[in-house]
Amino acid sequence: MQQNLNAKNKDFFADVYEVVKMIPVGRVTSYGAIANYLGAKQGARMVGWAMNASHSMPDIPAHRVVNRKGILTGKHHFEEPNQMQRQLENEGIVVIENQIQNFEKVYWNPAVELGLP
DNA sequence: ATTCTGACGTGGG
DNA sequence: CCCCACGCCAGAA
Repeated sequence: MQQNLNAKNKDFFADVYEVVKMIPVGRVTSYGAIANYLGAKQGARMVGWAMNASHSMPDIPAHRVVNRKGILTGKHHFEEPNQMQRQLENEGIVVIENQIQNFEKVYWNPAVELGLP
């Protein structure tokens, strides 16, 4: 799934979902990290856009994707705004005022953990 | 076609 | 550390 980035990947969404699915429990990553891993570091916003479409997909832990500051910017896009924080806390992540605590520790970088393509 | 907006990121002040 | 302006790409009006 990494090599089809070269061609016009209309499955950019699918790639994002793949990466998001790989995020371990209790860890989080950022939109930019995913975009970077997919080779579209300028498309961090598109990752967010892909998340928007993740509504249809069942197993997409979109709650594990936050912005680079570790803030739950997208919580308002969930069915229930507090659902995102609740799920994270359920996985052992501490969230205070939409800000993930120990963000650097729970941060999961796909480009590092999975290796750069 | 044009304009605006956004679940973002970076750089400068 | 915070705030601001700009860049980026895709979609909606």
